[in-house]
Amino acid sequence: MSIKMAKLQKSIDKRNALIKATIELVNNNGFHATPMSKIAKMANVSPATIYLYFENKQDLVNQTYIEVKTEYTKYAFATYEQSMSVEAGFKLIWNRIADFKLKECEHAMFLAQCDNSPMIDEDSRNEGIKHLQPLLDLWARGKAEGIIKPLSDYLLYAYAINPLSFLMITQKRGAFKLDKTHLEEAYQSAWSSIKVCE
Amino acid sequence: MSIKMAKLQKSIDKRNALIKATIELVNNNGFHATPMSKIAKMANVSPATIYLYFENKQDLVNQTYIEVKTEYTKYAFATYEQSMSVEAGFKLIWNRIADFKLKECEHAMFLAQCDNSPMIDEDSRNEGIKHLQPLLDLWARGKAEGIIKPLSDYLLYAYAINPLSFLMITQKRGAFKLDKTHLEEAYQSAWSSIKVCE
Amino acid sequence: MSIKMAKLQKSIDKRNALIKATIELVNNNGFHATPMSKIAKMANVSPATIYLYFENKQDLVNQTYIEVKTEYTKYAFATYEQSMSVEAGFKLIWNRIADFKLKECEHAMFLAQCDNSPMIDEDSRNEGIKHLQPLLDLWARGKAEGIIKPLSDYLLYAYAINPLSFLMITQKRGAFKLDKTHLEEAYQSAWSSIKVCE
Amino acid sequence: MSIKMAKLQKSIDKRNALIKATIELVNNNGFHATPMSKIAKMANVSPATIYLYFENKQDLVNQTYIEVKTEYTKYAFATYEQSMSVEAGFKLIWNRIADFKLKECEHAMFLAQCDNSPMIDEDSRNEGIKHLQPLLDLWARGKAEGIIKPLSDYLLYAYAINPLSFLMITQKRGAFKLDKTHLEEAYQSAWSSIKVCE
DNA sequence: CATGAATGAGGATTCATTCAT
DNA sequence: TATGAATGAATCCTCATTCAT
Repeated sequence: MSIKMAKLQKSIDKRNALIKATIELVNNNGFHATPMSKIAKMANVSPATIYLYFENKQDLVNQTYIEVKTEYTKYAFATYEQSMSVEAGFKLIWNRIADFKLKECEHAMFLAQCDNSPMIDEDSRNEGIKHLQPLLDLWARGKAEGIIKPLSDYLLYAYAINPLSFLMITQKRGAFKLDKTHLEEAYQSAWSSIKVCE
Repeated sequence: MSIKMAKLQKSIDKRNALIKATIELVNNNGFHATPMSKIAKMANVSPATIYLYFENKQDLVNQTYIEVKTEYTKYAFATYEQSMSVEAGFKLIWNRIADFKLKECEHAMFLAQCDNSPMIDEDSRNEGIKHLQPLLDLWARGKAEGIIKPLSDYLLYAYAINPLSFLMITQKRGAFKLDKTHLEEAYQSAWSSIKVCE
Repeated sequence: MSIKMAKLQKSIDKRNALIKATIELVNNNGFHATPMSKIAKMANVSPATIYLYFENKQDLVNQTYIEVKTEYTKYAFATYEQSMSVEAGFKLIWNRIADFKLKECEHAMFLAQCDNSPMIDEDSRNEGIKHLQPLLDLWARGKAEGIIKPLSDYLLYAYAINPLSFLMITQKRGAFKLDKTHLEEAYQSAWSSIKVCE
Repeated sequence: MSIKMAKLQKSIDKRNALIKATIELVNNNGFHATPMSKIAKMANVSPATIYLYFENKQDLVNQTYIEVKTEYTKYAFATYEQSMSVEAGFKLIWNRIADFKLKECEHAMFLAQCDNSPMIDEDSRNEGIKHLQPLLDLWARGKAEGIIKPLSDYLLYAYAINPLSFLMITQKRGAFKLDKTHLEEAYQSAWSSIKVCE
């Protein structure tokens, strides 16, 4: 029994190593400039082994994307509770997202690249979006309560959340450094852009 | 004399056709999934001809990027004048940018993909940024006048301008349709996020 | 265990087939007029397989050169022993070299072409020269004993050995046939040109 | 009339420039690694112009070969007269050839490369050999007079003349420097190898 | 499950040659 | 005669994928 478990763990380890390698290499070189052989080497497996875990290269990035996206949203909502007030809930989620984008920078970069290129299947992309539901629910509540502007969720996302991606990428490129003050300011801008002005 | 002119024009036409083909194909398939041969075919030239106008594939995208970025900023500031008030100026520029992203959707998509992937040389990227200066100057003025929040330009851009890219991409993906009302709302959000609240 | 050996042997066979094909094709067409695809075909492997054994085309010829040069010198000195007299030793080596150039004509032709064109890396060329040491040692002894003219080794080689290359090439071109008498005469000329006349 | 002459001269100049460029480039890179476009550039003409003077690339090297070979033999026999004694005649010719190989090193290198690779048409090669006749005649006389060994002309050439090519190439590679003493010694070796020993 | 050798299809790039002027 | 832009055919090399073990 525990032998089986150990084997299973080893399998999971390999799969994880492959996903990790994919993220790092695609981040640095882009999807098509990342050969399967390099991914294999970085994950310390044979190229052929990849095909035991994934159907093909496209499947590998698709699954990587979904995995990272899931991790991202899980992190975003981990401490959120529906009982919170709209503003408090938003602030919490926003900060978790900011936190993720800064701490798990590699993963966030990977998502940004996927979201802005034809690299990912539409199906996988849609799959990834689903997990944002709690935020949409919060916004729905906010609109109902007259606290949040009655805008399309896309607009709200564009102004409240997406700018963080831009800032993260810009920071990664070395153009500037996001410090605590910036983050506080960024939050104010985000909140300003979606809250109803009295 | 006019013969020389005709030749020159034909050269320019070819170069433009190549740039156009590059934009369209890279938009749909990504950089590395776009073979030179396809670009050539779409531009109605031989593959070898590309190399008369561009050093190599990298140079082709780099130049395409710079060209499109230049077109973008030119369009953005075409009707702007320094004599305008900060708010009027910003509104004008913002609307021109929105206009560009919606009308020249293909070009805007191309820029978005370039800006979010390691596809473009850093040099070309920096080259492309320069042209934004008038907007930065406007913001400087706004900050001095106490009209615009005293934030880093990166933050201002992230909240005032970048969301348009997200909206444009989302619309392109068919998820939703940006109508006039949305645009008006978007502008309000943008302005809210950077203006100083009284 | 024997499975591993069989695999290893198959690898060696393939490498050898590639080297053989390279020699034949380069002999007939020259380096740059010999496509990798033809080499692959003649060696009964896929073009891509070449790159499992050699870094690139240049590396393939370099290695082929060194291999053939090594074979050549090994053959030349195989039966030579330092205990021999200078004249006997020289005669022996000279005949072995002549033998090689006539029997392994293809290989000798390949060396000649490499030695007279900018086809081979300088490093590989130098690597190939090393193996001639025993002949140089013999000459040193001959000079010390006053049997061989006190000339630069390059001069000795030019007159004692190099003419064989010319004769081999000429014969290969069909201009004339090197028979036993010719060889005996050639040896006399070689010896005459380097021995000290009493 | 003089206009025609001037035009003709310009044509000849161009042809010569092309031949010169071919020699230099082929020497440094080999035949197939020398693009027509580079030859054109070095000769300061358009690529298309080459085809006004030569049928194609092969024709260009063939003609270059014949031209250089002719120059070589012309130089070799320029001061030779049939009235000379065999030994004096040989010494003269040998020295002229040595002279050529050292002074017109580039040209001699070119010939060596052509002579040792499948770069030149057989026809052109044969064409080039013809011009050696005076030397062959001299040797015939020498044999009749019992001064020169009764060997095949190929053997005589291999030992009396060809070593100079080897020495020239070796010097060009920087391995050693051929000085006056070496030349005197080389001549002695050459003469030793073909003269009848009393 | 795991491998690494093997490959065929394809891609970037070059180049001898031509053609309109 | 002279050109330079244009090209199609090759060439080197890479890479996703498979297969025998």
